[in-house]
Amino acid sequence: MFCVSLKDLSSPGRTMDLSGDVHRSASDQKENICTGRPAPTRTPAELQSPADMRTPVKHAGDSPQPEPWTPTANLKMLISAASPDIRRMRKCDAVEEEEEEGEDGEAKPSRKQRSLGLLCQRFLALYPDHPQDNVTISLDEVASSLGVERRRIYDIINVLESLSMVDRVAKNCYTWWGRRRLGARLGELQRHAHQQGSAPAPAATPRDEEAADGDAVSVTANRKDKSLRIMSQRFVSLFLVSESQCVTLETAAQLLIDHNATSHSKYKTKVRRLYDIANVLTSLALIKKLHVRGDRGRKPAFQWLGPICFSSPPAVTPPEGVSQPIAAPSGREAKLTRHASFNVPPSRSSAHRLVNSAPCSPTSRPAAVSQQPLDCSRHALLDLSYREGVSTPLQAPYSQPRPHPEEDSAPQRVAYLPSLSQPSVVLLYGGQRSPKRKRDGEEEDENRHVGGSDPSGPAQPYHYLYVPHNAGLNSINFLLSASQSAAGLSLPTLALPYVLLPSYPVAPGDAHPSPLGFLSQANFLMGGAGPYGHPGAELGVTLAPPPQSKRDDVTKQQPLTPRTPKETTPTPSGGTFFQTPGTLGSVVPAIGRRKRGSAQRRLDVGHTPQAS
DNA sequence: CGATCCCGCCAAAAA
DNA sequence: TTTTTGGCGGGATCG
Repeated sequence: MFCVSLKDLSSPGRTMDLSGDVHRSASDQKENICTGRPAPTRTPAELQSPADMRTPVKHAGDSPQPEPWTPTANLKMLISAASPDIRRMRKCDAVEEEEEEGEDGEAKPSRKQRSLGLLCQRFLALYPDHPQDNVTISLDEVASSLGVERRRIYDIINVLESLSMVDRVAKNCYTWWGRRRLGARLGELQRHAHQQGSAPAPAATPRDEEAADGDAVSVTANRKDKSLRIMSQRFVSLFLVSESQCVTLETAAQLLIDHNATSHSKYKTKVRRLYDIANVLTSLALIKKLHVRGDRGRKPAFQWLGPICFSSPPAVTPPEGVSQPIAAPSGREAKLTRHASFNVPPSRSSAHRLVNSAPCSPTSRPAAVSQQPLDCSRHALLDLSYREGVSTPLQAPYSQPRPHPEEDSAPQRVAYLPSLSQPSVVLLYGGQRSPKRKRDGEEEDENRHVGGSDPSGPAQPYHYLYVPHNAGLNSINFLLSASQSAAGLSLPTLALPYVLLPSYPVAPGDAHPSPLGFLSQANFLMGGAGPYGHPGAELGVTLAPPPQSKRDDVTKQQPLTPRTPKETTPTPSGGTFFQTPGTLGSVVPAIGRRKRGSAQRRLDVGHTPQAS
């Protein structure tokens, strides 16, 4: 509720460097690492806990590890400075700690203390942000040193991998890159995201995705992809291409959901994952949580705190090249490591987006929107962003100002239809600033303010979102391209084929997405116009809801029968990235694949809101 | 009570 | 087969 934390967050001056670092307060800045912890390449030695504990068992409490909670106190402190959450928790901790030991002897630390975010902080504290040497980390080691079960480490590692902060070298062994490559990675993600917008091609993303996505798509996602990793990439990409860099949880979940995701439980699952990812990203100070006001009250959202402008990132390091140092399992691979370049903060200003700032500017207006019946806020849509422009980014003193162009700072919105059962198209348009703050959510609890003015421009690019089937926006199926032409408004000249449905155009029965079919592959992207610029402005949205549709959300999605999502509907659609075993309906024997199935079923039933 | 999200079961993938 | 990875969702906590 309180966004307090957020504020806090900002307050402590975080600064970021280009590389995306956000430093924690000076105090702990990278020192954290050094301080207590051993330096980089640490080996299990330090922990030296019983060698054989291979799999860090799950101890309920903590006994097993040498340094479970208590010892970490200092660490906590360090960390706490760093993250808002932590800071927030700190208070609690104090209290709790005592309790823990005092009374129960070893009561569990309290949920907060065991949170993934805190765990991630602790994890990060073990390694330098900008390692000079190659640092290899072993999961066992880390797990034991942090006193958690390995499963948790995977959660963290996966998102770190998505950010190229770590690379998997071998079983149980990862190379720690810290933030060295973060800037480049973010740049890649951003570019990729933009590209996808322009081109439907699925693919090739920066390596991770390649592997995952590309294959997934083509191969049809056989193996379980690391959806967490991919989801994380995509989640981050959302921020990188969004104007305001503010994404609601709901939006993100919708966007990341896969095809049949219509089910409520599926949605819930995604949300859970999103929380996991968000916690890690928060620990990295790349995002912060906040709430935006929505129709239905406040909605949780995340604000990107990391850099968004990358000076020709690519240039710096070809991702690929660098990317896989892995080769040498033997342990060393020192080479690539250093590139100070990343460390340097890119001049934000310079970096600024090259993109067309000008054109983008939002002059246009929301007119388009008007036609739209629903307003975004209310029904299913989610805003992608609300933040304004930013002129003042956050109150926080960034040392580095956010790069955004003053002008383009408009917020964007994306509309999302929760569960469309039909194919739909959503039009995003750019609006003016004025509108921007509009309704719903405009403001977040804390930061909001309006930004500056935007002069700008005129036309906003339009973006379209295409939703193939019932699914929501799923994986990447939607695309948004923007044409710059937007000026006009209603129908932009899009280069790509699209269909614009004003309101409920699509007939329920019919259509399947044929027309747009080809688009389906496109990945989503939002953003920019033309050359990928940011569009600048805010986007409004228009959408065509499915006929009968529900009013909104997710909840409603599975109206009728409470069946287990999995079993149901296999919509054979094609490629989602996200397919996970579970997802692929067909592939997997749907039926109770796990025992849990039944349980799950129960749950669904139970949950199904209206179902009964 | 809804939002969060920890926990750990268990299956897929890798060794 | 065994071990490693990691989907997934029940259900406990938190606010």
